[in-house]
Amino acid sequence: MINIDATSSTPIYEQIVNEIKEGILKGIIEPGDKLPSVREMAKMMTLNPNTIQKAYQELERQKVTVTIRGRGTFVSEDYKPRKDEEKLMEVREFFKKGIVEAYYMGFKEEDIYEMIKSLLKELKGVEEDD
Amino acid sequence: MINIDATSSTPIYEQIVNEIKEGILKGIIEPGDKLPSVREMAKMMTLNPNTIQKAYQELERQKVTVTIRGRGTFVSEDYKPRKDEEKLMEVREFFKKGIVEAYYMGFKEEDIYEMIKSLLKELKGVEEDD
Amino acid sequence: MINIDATSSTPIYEQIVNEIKEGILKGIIEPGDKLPSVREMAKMMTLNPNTIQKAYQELERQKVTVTIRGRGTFVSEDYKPRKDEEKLMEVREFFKKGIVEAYYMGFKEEDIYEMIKSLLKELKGVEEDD
Amino acid sequence: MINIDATSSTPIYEQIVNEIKEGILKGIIEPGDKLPSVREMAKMMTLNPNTIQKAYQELERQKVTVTIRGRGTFVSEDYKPRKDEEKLMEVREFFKKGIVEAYYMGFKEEDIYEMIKSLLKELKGVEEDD
DNA sequence: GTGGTCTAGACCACC
DNA sequence: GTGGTCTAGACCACG
Repeated sequence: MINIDATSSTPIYEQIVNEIKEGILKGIIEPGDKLPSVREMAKMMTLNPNTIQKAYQELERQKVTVTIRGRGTFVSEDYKPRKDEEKLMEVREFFKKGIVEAYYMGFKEEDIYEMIKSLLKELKGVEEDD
Repeated sequence: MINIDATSSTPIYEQIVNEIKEGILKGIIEPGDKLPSVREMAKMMTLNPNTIQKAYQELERQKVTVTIRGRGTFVSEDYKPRKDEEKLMEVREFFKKGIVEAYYMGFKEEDIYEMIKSLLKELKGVEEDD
Repeated sequence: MINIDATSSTPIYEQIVNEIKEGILKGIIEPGDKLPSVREMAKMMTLNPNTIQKAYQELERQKVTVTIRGRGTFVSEDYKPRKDEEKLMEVREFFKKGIVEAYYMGFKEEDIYEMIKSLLKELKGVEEDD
Repeated sequence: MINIDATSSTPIYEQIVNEIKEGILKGIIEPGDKLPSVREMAKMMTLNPNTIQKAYQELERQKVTVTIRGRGTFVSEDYKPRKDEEKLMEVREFFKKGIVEAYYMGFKEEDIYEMIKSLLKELKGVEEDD
C-alpha cells in the first residue's frame, strides 16, 4: 500500500507520513485503525526502524495518530482540523510551486483546474456519496 | 524584490530560483531583461556569491535564462515550454501535497478552488487583460 | 581508474563526469554499482569534496546515476537514452571539431574512419562478443 | 557566413576560429584569400575588436593564416599539416566525447558512422571530384 | 566588468 | 556513515 521511492529527494520518513495521510483521506485507513508496529512496518518495507519511528513521531506530532503505550499507534478518532497561519502558508506554497511549474510546462488555467479536479476526485472521491 | 526565508528548509538557492521564475510569470521581470550580476546580487542579498551562482546555473539549466560570456545573465526571450513525464509528476505531487494538507486544515473543495483561483490571478493576472 | 589532467582546460568535475560515463560504457563500472563516497573519492584523488560533489550532481542530473539518501551514489540500472535536438547538435559539434582538426593534421577520410573504429572498439568492444 | 552563438559556452573567439577553418576546408575561403581587417570584421559581426583580434592571433598561431604587416591577414598558401602527439590526442578526445555522448543518446555504431559520413561529405564534399 | 572553477572548512538532515 | 548546502576567499578566461 505504501510506495516509497528511495531515490526521491523527499526524505523517506516524510514519504511515509504523506502516504499514510493520503490513505486516511482516501478511506483506505480509517479512524481508530491500528498502524503496524514500528518493527513490523520496518520489516514489511525493508527499511530502517529508525525511519519508521521518525515517520510515526511526525504523524503523532500532527495529531493524525495517537500512541497508546503498550498497545500501539492508532489513527486519531477525533482529529480536529486546525488552521494556523503557518500551515496556511505552507499549503499556499505547495500550490504556488505547482502553478509556477505548470505554467513553465505550458499548462493553461484550464489544464491546472483539470489536474486539481482529478486529484480531488482521486483523494476524496470515495466519500463523495455522503 | 526577492524574499528569502533563511529558516526555511528549502535551500536558499532554490528559493531564489523560485522567486525569479515567479517574477517572470508576474511580468515583473521580462524576457531579455538582465539579471543583476552574481556579485551584485550577492551584495544586495548579503549572501555568498557562490549561492547566487548556483541559483543562476539552475535557472540556465532550466532554460529560463541564458548567459552571455562577459555580459551577464538574461531572461530567455524564446522560452519553449516542454512537458516531460517527470516534470508532470512533480507538479502533480505539489498539488497533491497541497490538497492533502488543505483537507487536514479543514478546507472544503470550494476553499481549495478559491485558493487556486486567487493564486492564478496573482501569478498571471497582470497579462489577463490584453 | 580515473585520470585527471589538471592542466587541461576542461574543468576537473567535467573530466570526472566523462571518465565515469566512459567507464560505464566500457563495462568497468556496472549498473547498480556504488560509486565511492564523495569524501572517499576526494581523498583518493586529492581533490576537494566540493569538486567531486559537483561531478556527482551532474551525473545524477543526466540520469547516469541515482543517489539514495544516506546510502550513496549508484549507477542507474534503468538508464533510458533520450535524444533531444540539443544533445544531437552537441554530438555533431564534437565530431565536426574532430574532423576539422583531423584534416588540418593531414588525415584522410580513411584515417578518420580508422580512428573512429578503434575508439568504438575501445569503448564497446567488451560487449561485442555476446 | 560566420555564425556566432553568443550564449554558447564555447568562447566567441574560438567559434570564429572554427568557422574560418571550416570555411577553408569547404573551399568557401581559399588559400591566399585576404580576411577582412579586424575592425571591419568587428563591425560586420558587431563584436568587440579584441575578440576578432584574439581569433586572428589564434589562427596565425596555428599557421592557418599569415599576417603581412600593413597588408592584412591572409589564408596560408603553403599550409603543411603537422601531426604532433598533442594534437592527435585532442582529436581523439573530440571523437571520444562524441562517441560517448552518442551512445548515451541511444546511437548504434551504424548511426555514428552515418553521422561521420554525413559530416565528411559536408566538409570536403566540394573537392570530392579531384 | 562578467560568469566559472576550485579549495578549505563548516554545519545539517537523513538513514 | 551518506550527500547537500553555505561561507569565505582565491584565481582564471572572456569580452
